[in-house]
Amino acid sequence: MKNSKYKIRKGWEYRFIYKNGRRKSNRFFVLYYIKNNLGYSRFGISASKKLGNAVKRNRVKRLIREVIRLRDDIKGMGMDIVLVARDGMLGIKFKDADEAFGNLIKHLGA
RNA sequence: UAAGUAAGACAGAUGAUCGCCUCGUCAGUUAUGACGGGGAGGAAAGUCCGAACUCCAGAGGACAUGGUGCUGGGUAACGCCCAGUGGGGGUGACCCUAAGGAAAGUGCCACAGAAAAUAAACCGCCAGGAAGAUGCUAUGCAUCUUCCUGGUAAGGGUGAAACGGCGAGGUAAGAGCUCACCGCUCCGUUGGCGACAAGGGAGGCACGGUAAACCCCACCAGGAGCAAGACCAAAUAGGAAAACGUUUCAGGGUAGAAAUAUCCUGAUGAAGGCCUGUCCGGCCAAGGUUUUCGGGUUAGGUCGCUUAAGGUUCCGGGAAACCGGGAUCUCAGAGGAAUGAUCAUCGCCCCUUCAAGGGUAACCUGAUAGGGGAACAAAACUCGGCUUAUUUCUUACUUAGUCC
RNA sequence: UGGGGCGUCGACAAGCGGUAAGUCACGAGAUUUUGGAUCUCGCAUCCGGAGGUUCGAAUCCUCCCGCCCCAG
Repeated sequence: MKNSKYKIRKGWEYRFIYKNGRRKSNRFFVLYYIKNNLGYSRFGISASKKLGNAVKRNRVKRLIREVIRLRDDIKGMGMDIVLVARDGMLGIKFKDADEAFGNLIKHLGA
């Protein structure tokens, strides 16, 4: 139960963020973000059917979760963030994903 | 050594650090924390079959629709499995097999071919007759050509397929016309639970193919599906169930003095709804009154939800699938969905390097070091199968080559 | 999760046991000074894939692959 409040779960929440949020991207993923008023950040991960079968999609989602887990700075920002995986994520290592995510969120605080 | 066939096993291991899901215990008003247990597969996949479970519908019958289709067994059940029979393939180990009925009926069989199914007769073959030509030993005979009548189905040619095959006899030419062998049909015998097999006798050729064409026969199927369904909660809204009662008209009967009440028949309402394919057959009744208090909806919650046709192991029965009994274990149950990340060591495979060994040589084996790689694939109610994807290995067997 | 449908040339498509229609596009030629328009000719041979039934399969059967739609 303790993690469920950090998750974005409902379809209309995703649609709201896609429509009203800002967007950044590189070849590994697309990042949508918008300020919320909760005092903590919430995350959603999307891996579409284009990426491959269930095993590949799960692998990608786990990598993204691990990347987020190890970055405490972003959790206190008070943002709703959706990460959409692109097919560049297939077959990469944790280090590359972490580096790419770091570059993407570098200037997010402002 | 190479190629192959059949069974079976595995799905890298261990440790450290940081995390995820869930259950139990304890602490806590909650949020949560601590400790302990558990946490994807052989296919979890495709969703192609079969069940369990749940709700709906059930008087009954007939038809339709769909499925299955050699025999015997196994199973909760199956289109699955085991064993066998027939047929087919392979040198072989072995594999494949939708394998009932074409003498119940209907349809189809393009092109080619004379003819594609009650047989028929194009080129032919043979006999008789007529006409003509030629020759000769000349009122005739022989040969050839054309026509007519008849007998044939051997041969030719077409086709995927041509009304038994092949050989001999027989004949004017031929023909199961006769005979042997094979095939076919019928009737006994023996073996087998049976599919069927073996062998015998008789008949005398009759019966083309196609049923994954319609169909016939035998057997099996009610429908939907865990988002099934059950309960709780709040808000909104005013509905739901039961009982009473129940359209109009015409004719007739009964009670009554009559008004009227009630019953029957027909039409109308009614070309309705329900009986979850259709029909027969059956059932129901709008509005209204009375009584009762529930019913529906929902990005809510709980249950269903994992102790089961269960796993492991031992014994017994059976040729096997499988069955019976004993012991023992509890082993994911979740929100759009939890198993990951980093590092180390060992093991496996590949490439490069090269100490050393073998060989006349090409080359082969390979300590060490470095680098790279490790398949297919994620539970969504649960089981039994099938199908498809896919890594590494073991055992047995077959064929071929070489050596002893 | 359950149910239903479709794959035929580059595009749209007909054919549903007997030689794979047609339109547009494309290529070649004719016509024209050139282009367009017009005319003639050509263009599937692996009918999504693999097996099977049949003498013969795009068509019938089985299993896969891809795409689309519907219910909640």
